[in-house]
Amino acid sequence: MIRPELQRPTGTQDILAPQSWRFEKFRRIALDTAKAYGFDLIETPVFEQSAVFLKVGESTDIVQHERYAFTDVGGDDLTLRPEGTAAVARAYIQNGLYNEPKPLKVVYWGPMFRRERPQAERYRQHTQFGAELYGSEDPAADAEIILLACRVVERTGLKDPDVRINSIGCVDCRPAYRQALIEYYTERRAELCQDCQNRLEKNPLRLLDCKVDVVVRATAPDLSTFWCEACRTHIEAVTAAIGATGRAIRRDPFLVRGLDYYTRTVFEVGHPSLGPNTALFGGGRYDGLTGAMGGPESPAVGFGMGIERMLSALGTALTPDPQRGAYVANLPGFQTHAIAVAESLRGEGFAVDYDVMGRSLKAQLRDASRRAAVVVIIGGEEWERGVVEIKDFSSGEQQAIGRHDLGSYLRHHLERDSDGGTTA
RNA sequence: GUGGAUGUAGCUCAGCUGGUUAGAGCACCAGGUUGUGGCCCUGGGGGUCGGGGGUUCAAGUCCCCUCAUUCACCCCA
Repeated sequence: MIRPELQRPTGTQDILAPQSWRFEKFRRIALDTAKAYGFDLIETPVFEQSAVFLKVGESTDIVQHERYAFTDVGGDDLTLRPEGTAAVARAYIQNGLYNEPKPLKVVYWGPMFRRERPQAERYRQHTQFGAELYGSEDPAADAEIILLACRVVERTGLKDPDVRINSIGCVDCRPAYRQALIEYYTERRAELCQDCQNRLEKNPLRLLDCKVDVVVRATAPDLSTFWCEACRTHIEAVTAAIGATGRAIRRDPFLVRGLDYYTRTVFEVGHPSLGPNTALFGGGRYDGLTGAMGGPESPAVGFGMGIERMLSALGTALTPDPQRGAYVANLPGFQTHAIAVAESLRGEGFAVDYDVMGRSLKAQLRDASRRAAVVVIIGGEEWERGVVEIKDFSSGEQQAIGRHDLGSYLRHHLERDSDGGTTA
């Protein structure tokens, strides 16, 4: 392979067709679904003042160690956003969205940046679709968020998502659990892997995440025995609401999440095709975030969904059919006429292509057979008579028709297609 | 940040124990009719064998370094 001097940065990708169209198709489904669920679209900058993310992630790796941070020429300390929630929370506060009728329901779509070592289904720039619901403490809000995500998963065609949920408690009950966990693990410190020994110091809840010390973990204190009454009824109500829609959801007692602004509900969704540690989407409740960021206290829930992973789990689903329109070929000297005809047909909404290489008719036809369903040949004495030859590649049949009848011919022989190269 | 694997044409790969001008398939371009595609035939373009250094009479083939990719851990979507 040629090694150009200029290569894309590590962990990034060039998304070429047809994958690029799959992204677009997914985006359309996601946003249409969100709209039908009463969510509005919000777009925030891809970079923020670094403080926006630093404030919310004291023990969060993606904030602490994986930031793409830079100082611009004016001396501002900025960070490429590693996740959507903090950025949306900032926008929520700054735009006074807490004064809007409650609840506030928004979705976002865009690239996220984390300087990790790339591996399967993990990139330094990836795309996330996410939703946030502000203003409600009710379990129905948690359910609404999870249901939206599930619906998008279903509508894009993904089968058998593994939906797991847990509650990490609240300020009232979590401290006691945390203490119990520390005591339990401290007694068994010698049995722990190096990572867990570090976790014990930094973020004890994550001890539950470990895949190595499963033996120690098996007899660790269970979160559910520490839930306060409010937390217990909350997660039970969320679970019941999801279950009532006929969707499978199971409690995962070891599920905790990396972003440390979560309270109560946390959830994560995986898929058999991706391996146990690769989440398709995940999220939870974060009632304290806006307050911690200096805004009014607003309960909130949200999720973030990794599009690359979704598309990967989807296999070949969402792959658009190749564009099958018309190709306008020209005989020598008739290129100008061909362009005019092509543009006219395009104006009627047909997918139309033509030669821009000045090629022979033979070469044009070869190209046309790859790109189009039918070819229209412009030129010769037919053109003088107001007639064009039109050939259908699938049947090989060719006929002469009046050039003003082209539109009606194509209407009967082509699917009209103006949605950017995709056909459902 | 840690560990493993891999790097030969656009793509998928061959190149035996180091030995003349580095190959195949696919893809691309052209020709095989003066105005007609798909199949077939012929021809063509395209590689400083990731880069640098070393060993050797001789290296794509051996050694070292480096870069990149990839997989796992960490962490996460």
